[in-house]
Amino acid sequence: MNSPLAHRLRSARQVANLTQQQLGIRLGMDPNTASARMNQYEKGKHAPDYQTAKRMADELGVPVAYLYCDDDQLAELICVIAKLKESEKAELLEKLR
Amino acid sequence: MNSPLAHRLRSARQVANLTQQQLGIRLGMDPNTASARMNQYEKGKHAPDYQTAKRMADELGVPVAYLYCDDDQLAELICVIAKLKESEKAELLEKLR
DNA sequence: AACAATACTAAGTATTGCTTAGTATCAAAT
DNA sequence: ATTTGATACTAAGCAATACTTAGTATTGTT
Repeated sequence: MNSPLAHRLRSARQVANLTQQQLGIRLGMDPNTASARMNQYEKGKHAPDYQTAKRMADELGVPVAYLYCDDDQLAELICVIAKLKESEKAELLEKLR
Repeated sequence: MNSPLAHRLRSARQVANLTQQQLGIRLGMDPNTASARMNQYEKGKHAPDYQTAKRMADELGVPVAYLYCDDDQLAELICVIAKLKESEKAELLEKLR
């Protein structure tokens, strides 16, 4: 089992309409290395540390847990639920248990 | 921002009523190093690679995304939702959008 | 075809995790 | 109160992995 981060990252970056380098720079990477690093993450060659993954998620408007979610259906739900208000999430949690 | 994995791991391990070493051994680690490694993960000293985190999650009965979730409310929802049937998840997703 | 922009990669260096070899802490038994 | 065993924890060196460098490959545009 290899990390779902690569595919989720690519998908979210494309939705945001950014190049690999652009995204890397926005995350605070050196412009000279941003392209190579981001590509290595997207191709699954290397894995970013958590702090970097969190910044990616914030920049791309998805919950960081989404990047690590191996189940497509749950991944979708994570994105949708994250957009709810706190009270709505509390309500949903109540209803589910 | 440091990784939520440490705290989520401890919490899930304690619910499962396992020692750090016991859990490490179940994940396939060398019994001589299982204790040290698991402790380093739980104290946030080091981060496991994804494959190890996935095995932890499977063994502890939580979705792997839960270990990386930085929002407590969303983390709870992830655990509860993961227990639903596929059809129920599909239904929930429909309703939310 | 030529060019620019974007994506991608090998290999060396820098950084981080894993192993080793312990110490610290806590609970139970004597 | 002390010993014992179980569990938790840690420093430091070694092994493995990520980051940087210096490019090549691909794609789209004129």
